Amino acid sequence: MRRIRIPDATIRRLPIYLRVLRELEDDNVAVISSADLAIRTGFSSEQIRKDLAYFGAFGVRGVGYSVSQLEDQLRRILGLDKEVRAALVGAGNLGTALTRYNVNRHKDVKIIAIFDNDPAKVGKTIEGVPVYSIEDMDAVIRNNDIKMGIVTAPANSAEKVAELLVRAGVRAILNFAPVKLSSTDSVAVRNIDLTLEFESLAYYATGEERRPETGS
Amino acid sequence: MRRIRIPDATIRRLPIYLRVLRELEDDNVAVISSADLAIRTGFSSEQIRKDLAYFGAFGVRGVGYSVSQLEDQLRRILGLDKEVRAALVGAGNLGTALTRYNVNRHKDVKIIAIFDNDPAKVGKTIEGVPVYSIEDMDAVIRNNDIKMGIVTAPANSAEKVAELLVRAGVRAILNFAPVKLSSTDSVAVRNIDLTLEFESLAYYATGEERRPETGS
DNA sequence: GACTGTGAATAAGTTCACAGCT
DNA sequence: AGCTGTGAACTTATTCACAGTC
Repeated sequence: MRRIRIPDATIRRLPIYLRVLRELEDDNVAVISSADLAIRTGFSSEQIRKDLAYFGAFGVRGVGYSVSQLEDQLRRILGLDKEVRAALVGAGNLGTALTRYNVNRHKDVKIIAIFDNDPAKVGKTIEGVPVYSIEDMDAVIRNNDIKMGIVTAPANSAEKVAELLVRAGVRAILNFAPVKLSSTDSVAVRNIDLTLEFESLAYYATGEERRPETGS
Repeated sequence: MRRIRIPDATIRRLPIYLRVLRELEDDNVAVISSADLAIRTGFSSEQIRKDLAYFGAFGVRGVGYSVSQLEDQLRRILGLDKEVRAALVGAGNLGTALTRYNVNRHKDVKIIAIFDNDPAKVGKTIEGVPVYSIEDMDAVIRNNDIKMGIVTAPANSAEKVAELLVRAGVRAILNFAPVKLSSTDSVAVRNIDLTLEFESLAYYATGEERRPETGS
């Protein structure tokens, strides 16, 4: 039961399961049932079983899932068993905040290079991460085996930046520019458009209507 | 053809249509067809017509949609015809970056108050926005008719903060804390969990599989 | 002739319900 | 007895296809 193209909705839930498993590990819980995971994640137990079953039969019938084994499997599936290296393009306010956020928290995905046009920033570091010229992007990304790009450049250059990232070998892009970038065969794109979030939430803030249940 | 509960997926597309309409207005385009909107937004023309039809018959058969009229309608539907006021809780790096971002761009949704626990920050301003003590939340939110909350507090206090916001009368929350907050009858919640975005994208960055097409 | 508005068909994702191990 | 893995039923969202209007 492999190779059916796994729904993105499933992929998005995996890190949530992983987060709960890490908490359980800290609490020295050895085995967990899908029903208990359901309580802790807010998803249904069937959903959790179905999600996990896409990747193999990790559970034991009548018992449940081994916390440490399932955690290992999820990290492997997500590619987090090795360090994932990322580059950020656009050292403005948001880019700086994201870098600081990343340096202080994540160990899994690590920003190890920043690119910016501004000659005043190139050659400096932000939170210990070196800032390079856009011109050096191809070399830096290839030499450091960077597979993820984070776009915090202005709207008008986002498209061009994304193209450069792809050309340099990046396979996934997290785009914060207010422009919709699309996934292709060679790159997966996720857009986080804050203006859109604010404006669509305004609908619920002001109107009578109610209730999305939106994940991230 | 009203009152069927409009899908959140539709609500999320409205600001995208609005953005394109604003560009068209700047270019002095008076009328636009759903087919042209489709090209400019990346959604299908049927989807666009269906989305708009939820709210009424705004178009003219054989002609298209009036750019300025449709823009007005969308702003009204989203509640952006009046200024939407928001409060941000948690004046850390991300909170500061979002405030700066907001002050410099949006006119529609405006952060007019910041709340934080740290006595060193209370009484100061960030980008001209006053920082208040959490204790004053209820009064400040009610007195200023604030209807949206932005949570950039740490994970362990996010839930509590959200509850305070709701109690003070906030109707929509944009949550950046790495905790899933849920919508209820009295509040619409949208979660932006950056850790989850990074970790789920790692799947596409490292694996063979491909292609989400995710909006924000 | 061109383009909207919409019921019907399809696709995608979730929940149900139960057979199958341990 | 308990809990997983999964086909079948259902629900939700998107695409098709066309009648209706200008």
